[in-house]
Amino acid sequence: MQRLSVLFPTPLGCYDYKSELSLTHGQFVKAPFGQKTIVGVVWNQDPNFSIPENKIKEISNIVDIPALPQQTIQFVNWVSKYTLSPVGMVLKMALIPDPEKTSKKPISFLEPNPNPTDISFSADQQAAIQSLNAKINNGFSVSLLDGVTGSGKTEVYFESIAEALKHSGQVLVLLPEITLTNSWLNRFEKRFGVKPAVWHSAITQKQRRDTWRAVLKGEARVIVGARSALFLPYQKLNLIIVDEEHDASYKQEDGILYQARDMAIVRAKLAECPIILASATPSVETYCNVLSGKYDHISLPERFSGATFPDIRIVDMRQRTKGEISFISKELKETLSEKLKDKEQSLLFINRRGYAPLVLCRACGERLQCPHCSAWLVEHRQKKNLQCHHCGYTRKIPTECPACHEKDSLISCGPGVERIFEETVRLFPNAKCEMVTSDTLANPSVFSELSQRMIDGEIDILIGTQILAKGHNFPNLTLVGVIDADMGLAGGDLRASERTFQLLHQVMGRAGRDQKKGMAILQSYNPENLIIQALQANDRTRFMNEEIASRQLLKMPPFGRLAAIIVSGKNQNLTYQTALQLAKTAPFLKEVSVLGPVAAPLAILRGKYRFRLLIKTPKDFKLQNMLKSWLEQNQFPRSVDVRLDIDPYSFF
DNA sequence: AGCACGCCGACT
DNA sequence: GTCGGCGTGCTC
Repeated sequence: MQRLSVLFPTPLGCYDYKSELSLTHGQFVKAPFGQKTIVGVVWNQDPNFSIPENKIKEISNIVDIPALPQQTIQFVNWVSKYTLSPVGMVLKMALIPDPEKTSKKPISFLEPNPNPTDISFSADQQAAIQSLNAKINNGFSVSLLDGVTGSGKTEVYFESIAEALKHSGQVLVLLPEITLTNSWLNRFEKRFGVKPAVWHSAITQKQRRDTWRAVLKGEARVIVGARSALFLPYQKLNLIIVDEEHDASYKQEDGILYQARDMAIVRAKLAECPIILASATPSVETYCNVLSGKYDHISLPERFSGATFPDIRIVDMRQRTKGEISFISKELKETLSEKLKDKEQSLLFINRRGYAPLVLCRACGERLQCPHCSAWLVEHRQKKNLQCHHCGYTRKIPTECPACHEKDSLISCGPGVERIFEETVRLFPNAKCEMVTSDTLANPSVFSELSQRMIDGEIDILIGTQILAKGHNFPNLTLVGVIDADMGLAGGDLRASERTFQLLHQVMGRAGRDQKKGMAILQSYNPENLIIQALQANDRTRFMNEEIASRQLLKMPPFGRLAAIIVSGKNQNLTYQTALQLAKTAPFLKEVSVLGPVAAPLAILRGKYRFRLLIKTPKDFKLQNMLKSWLEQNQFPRSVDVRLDIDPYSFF
């Protein structure tokens, strides 16, 4: 009877079992665990002989599916070590529930055809294709495919996919917003003749099962998905593409906290295959790696169709005459009228869902707050309710103030997309206006339907949130109006400038495709701001250089390392005491600074009190080792949750 | 995590 | 009287 380690998809480590079967690492097995028999994976770890023989149970049986590939095992171990999260929970991300169950009629994944039909490329595109294709089947490499909206990045990396498909192995494409993938999928099908395998949170159970198994068997050749697709059990990865690599949604913010773009690079290294990061506005981290020569830089400088970046006008909202209460400035209103007259389309962008971000009582000053979070309730007039955007709490809009019971005293403060829509309709009663937010887009088909109506000219003014920043291109859209260009800067966190620059750049890029010159109008209360200035000058390098200089000065990432410890629990005092105890036992090292604990900006979330510590170290510091030994010194009450966020992106 | 056991509060 | 809340212990 051999003894071996089995890992289960639980927060626990490996457990030892005995078996007469000859088993290899990665094999799926069923084993008795507690009251039940569950599926686990034979792990590449030595058994622990200090566990007495009489406690060791026997493996029930082998699960008849291909073993988890060695690279997946290595990847799971690596992510666990890096994020300091239990290896079993990382394994859970690589599995599906009941992996042994089969579908009655599984989906078959057809081979994409790499041979081109009739595609023509610009000289820039051809050069990019050539340098990227040289990397296929040539070991690990990282390339930044850098090109503005409309420069034809997708077509370029499609050729890399085609080249990779000529060899054996699989291709993974990560996309940030999967609800907007419809047009991407159509383009893929047009180029390769078949649909790729798709992986994201909204697919059905059956799709999930069939796709997972097809990946494990190596039958699915091209997989496109959200960040979770990174953990699929690939047999052999030949190429990874991370589209919109700068996008903040690559950072997972619940469960296991990880940055999928960074982990994708690790995954490529394990697979010894190339990885392509594509963006029009690369992240500071990626850009620094390009400057230092770690990553290759492949540029697509021109807009493919010859169109240029829109002209930009800034409206200084401080200069407005007193009594002007409209959210749409005179300048923006006039330009919208011109566009309507010229039969061209416009887009108004405001990155805020709902009607108003805050409701207050004019009689007593009461502000309506979420009962579970320290956040204001957002008024949603369309749905006739108030919502907490952090925990999902909703209530009807009250007719009287809940504090002083004054009737009809509640007033809506500040603009949300619904309010801008309302104002637009009032200003232009004869225009065809339409609103798009994540609330109105229940499924992807609604978006493609809307895109079609936009292309058919059935909409004059489109009003929407972030959801409009990416996705389909509208040839007759020549004006983009940004209602509040400063909004993203409010939090003032590490990446606020970067995010705002990227978002505004992306949304302004919607204006002026094809031959028509586009225009963007930015309404700002802070027009001297570097971001606004750099956007107006269409000078990305200037923004990047200043942002890099400031990060360098403050030794912030990528010139230093950050980690956050978030301590949360229902008992405020116990939670705070735990955070305090943590701070007291912090290692006393002069190169490490430990800040906090402080109440998190979102001090109560889902009924739990939250405190934060921030740890800052030099770039080359062994952050994980230090954190691990620090936390191991402490014992925490079970009702208090202590979690680590390595390389944090959000600071609430 | 997930599950069982065990101990106190408020209702069919 | 029981249903069920969550604190605690345990899983090779």
